[in-house]
Parts: sequence; structure tokens; C-alpha cells
Amino acid sequence: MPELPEVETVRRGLLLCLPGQVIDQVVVLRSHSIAHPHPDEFAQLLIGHTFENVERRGKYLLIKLSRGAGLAVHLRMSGRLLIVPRRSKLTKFVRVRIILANQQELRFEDMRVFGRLWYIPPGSSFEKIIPSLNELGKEPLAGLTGRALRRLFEGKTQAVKTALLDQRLIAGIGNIYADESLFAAAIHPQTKAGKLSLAQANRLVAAIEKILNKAILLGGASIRDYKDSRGVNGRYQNGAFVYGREGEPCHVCTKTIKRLKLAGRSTHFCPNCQSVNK
DNA sequence: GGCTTATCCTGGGCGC
DNA sequence: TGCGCCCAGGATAAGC
Repeated sequence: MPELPEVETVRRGLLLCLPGQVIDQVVVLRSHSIAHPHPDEFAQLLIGHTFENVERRGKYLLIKLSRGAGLAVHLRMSGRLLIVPRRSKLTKFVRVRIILANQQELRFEDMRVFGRLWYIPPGSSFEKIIPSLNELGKEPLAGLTGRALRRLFEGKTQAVKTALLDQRLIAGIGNIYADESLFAAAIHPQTKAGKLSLAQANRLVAAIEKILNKAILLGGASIRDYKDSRGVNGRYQNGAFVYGREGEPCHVCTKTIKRLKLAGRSTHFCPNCQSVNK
């Protein structure tokens, strides 16, 4: 499940090989994967553009093209962007093929087909075509502080785990890193977001920063479907403390890791290490 | 307005 | 072996 570290890993991988490459041909194999414009137009309009830069905002990849155009990608649950030789074998999950003039190919694979691509025409902007970009919250690795987090969560009665997943508050955190960050900060996931003490908020911000940076260093987590742009699995999941470990002993206190549902999402925690503060 | 729940979607795991 | 059911989850719409 691509979250900020996985998207950042993909971004860095693409940045090594895409700039300067020219788009020769585009094949849309599943029209549903194209959010804007119509898939036929999407394919036609991309041809001839040169890749210039690859940026990230939250979990969105924002790829800058020549003549002021752009290509945005959201991997959602199972999307992958891979650079492969043009003639390499097609898997059944390939949704979009962006064929480059250098005989390589930027391939969008997406098993669960929630991922989306947008073409941004010259003269427009990512924010105009994807309005939700305007609503994204703070980047967790851009100087977020405990005080700022408390302000974001002020008055909120929802669980802190749910608030962490709200991209309008903090952009980039998903289910895995929300659970891991709350464990590292010793905060129970059901703690009301607005009730966090300054000490807890400071711990949580430090934990988020440490865990996201560690995950980026390890190439992200490959708990289910994620691979980086070279098709390589991340290694973060090998060091997970709670996510996906229901029923197993806590690495810190040996008590059993529990799981509950919050806002429809599986939430993993250690009932001993993470104190309740409702 | 704030929050929760349902929906989209499909492969994998599990039980029978 | 094959079938059916459940689960996973990011974003968004709908409902409370």
C-alpha cells in the first residue's frame, strides 16, 4: 500500500531515469485508470512531451513535462510505476504504457485498479485539474511540530488514528505508518485527537518523522503490493512493530498485539505499551 | 460542521 | 480441486 515513503521512493527512482526522455507512444489498457481527460485524449496529448522533473505532494506524484504540461499519478492501493524495457513481458495488471523514445517504457500496473492518472495541459496547473490537491494538509517531513499538530487536532473528538489518516490534516500518512507512529509514540489509537497533550503531540511528531525517514531509507514497505520503480520490494515491513502482527508478541513488552477497526480500517496496537487517553 | 459508514475493485487466503 | 465468502484499503460520497 503506497504511502508517503513508498511514493517518495518511486519519485527518487523515476528522477534517476525519466528527465530528458521523450514520450513516443501511449497505450491505455484500462480506461478507468485515466482520471483526466478522456483516455483517448490522454494518450494523444502525452505524445511528444519530454519529462522534466518528478515531485511529490502527499501521496500524489506530480511529473513535470515540457511546454508546461504535467502528468499526475496516484497509486492508491496497489499502483506501481515501473521503468522496463519496451519489449518486456506484459503482466495482466498493466493498465497504462507510456513508451519512451529510448526503447524503455514507463508502465503503470495496478492490480486493484483504484490508481489514477491525470494529464495536465499547458497553461493549466495540477491544482486546477485535481482540486483535492488544494485541500491537502501539512507535509509531515517539512518541519511539522507538536504544537502545530495540536492546532490541527484541536477540538477533534475522532480517534487520533483516524485523524492521522485524514489527508486534509497531514498529507501522506496511511494505515501502516499511522499504526507504527502511534506505537512508537506510546499513544493508544483510540485516544481522541483533540485530547492529545503537548508531550504526546511532540512524541507523535518525532515518531512520524523518524519512521517515515527510516521507511524511505529502506525503500518503503512491501506488505502487499508495493514495488519501487525498478520493481524491487521495500524492506520496512521487516521491522514493523505492530502493523500486520495481530496475535504476535510485542517486540518491547511481549504482550499480544491487538487489532481493532477504526473508521473502517484495521488498527494494530500493543494494549500494554500504548496507554489509553480518551 | 463533524464524524462514521458505504462504495469502488479485485486477488489472495481460508474453510468447506 | 473448486467454489464461495471475507478481507485488504485511499479517496470520496452519502448519511447520521
